[in-house]
Amino acid sequence: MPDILEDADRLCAKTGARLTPLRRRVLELVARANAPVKAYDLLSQIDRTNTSAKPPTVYRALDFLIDAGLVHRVEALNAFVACPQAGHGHAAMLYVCENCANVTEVQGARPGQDHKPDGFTVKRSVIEHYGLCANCL
Amino acid sequence: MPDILEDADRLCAKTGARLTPLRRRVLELVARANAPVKAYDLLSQIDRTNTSAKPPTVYRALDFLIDAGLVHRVEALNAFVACPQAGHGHAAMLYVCENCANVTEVQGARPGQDHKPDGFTVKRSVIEHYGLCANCL
DNA sequence: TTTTGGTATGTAATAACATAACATGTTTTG
DNA sequence: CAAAACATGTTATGTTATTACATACCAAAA
Repeated sequence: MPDILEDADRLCAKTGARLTPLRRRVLELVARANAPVKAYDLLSQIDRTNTSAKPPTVYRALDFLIDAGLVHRVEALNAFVACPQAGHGHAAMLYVCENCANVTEVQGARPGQDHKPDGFTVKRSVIEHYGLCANCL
Repeated sequence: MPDILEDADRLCAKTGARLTPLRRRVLELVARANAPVKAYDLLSQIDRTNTSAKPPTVYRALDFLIDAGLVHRVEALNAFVACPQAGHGHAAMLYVCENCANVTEVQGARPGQDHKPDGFTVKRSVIEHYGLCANCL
């Protein structure tokens, strides 16, 4: 059982990133959810053990985890999911079921091959690329 | 000069959608911006002529325009852009320049062909598909 | 070992984004 | 016209996210 938390520990040990108890706790909460989680839901869960948790607490932890490639932000939901394969780069396609909220992540967003999970029916897609246009390069 | 507002008039005439003065004004503001615009920026612009405008005013107009295929929501920016080719379906890929804020829209999000604008350098992509998974279908 | 600098967290306040719920007005249609 | 459907006005509040500054922690340099 390739535990997400163990993977995270290994990855951070390798890269020198500091997976502190707080950050580890947030990652644990996100990973356990196996559905997109809202920042304020995380906050209220942290709150049970750490009364000093405030919005910046959770947003900072999430920023760290996103930078570390351990968590993805789901833009159209304002929510967060754990990345199942930590450190496989930040590019991922997400397939979000609107009924059960399950998220399947497909790595290697090669534009040519749309590796849709078997049986998934897409109703709506959000595709946004950010970078520099020819003029600004 | 295929004006966006004229296109919108034609399209709405055809479909029976009611492009009221308020909605037309919002579309005009979005179209003029030629960059993603925030809802509250629109609100303050409307406010100059219509003192009764409130957040629901602008969000309702935007919802209408999005349903009509005249405007896209840019999820990662919480912002809105006018659709240059009104009525070409709701599926579009957006290429957003982080320097000049210019947005290029590519229609026909065929997964196989990534029709990137010439010279655009992608730094980050948001790819999210919403629908039903095999279990929930 | 004290200082220093970098990183992480605590804390208060508020900014920014969005919707609920209900009242009122305006078109369309039978 | 009357009724229904649609659009807008209005108040209030809910939700998401950041700014700004204070404090704590930890490791390396002096």
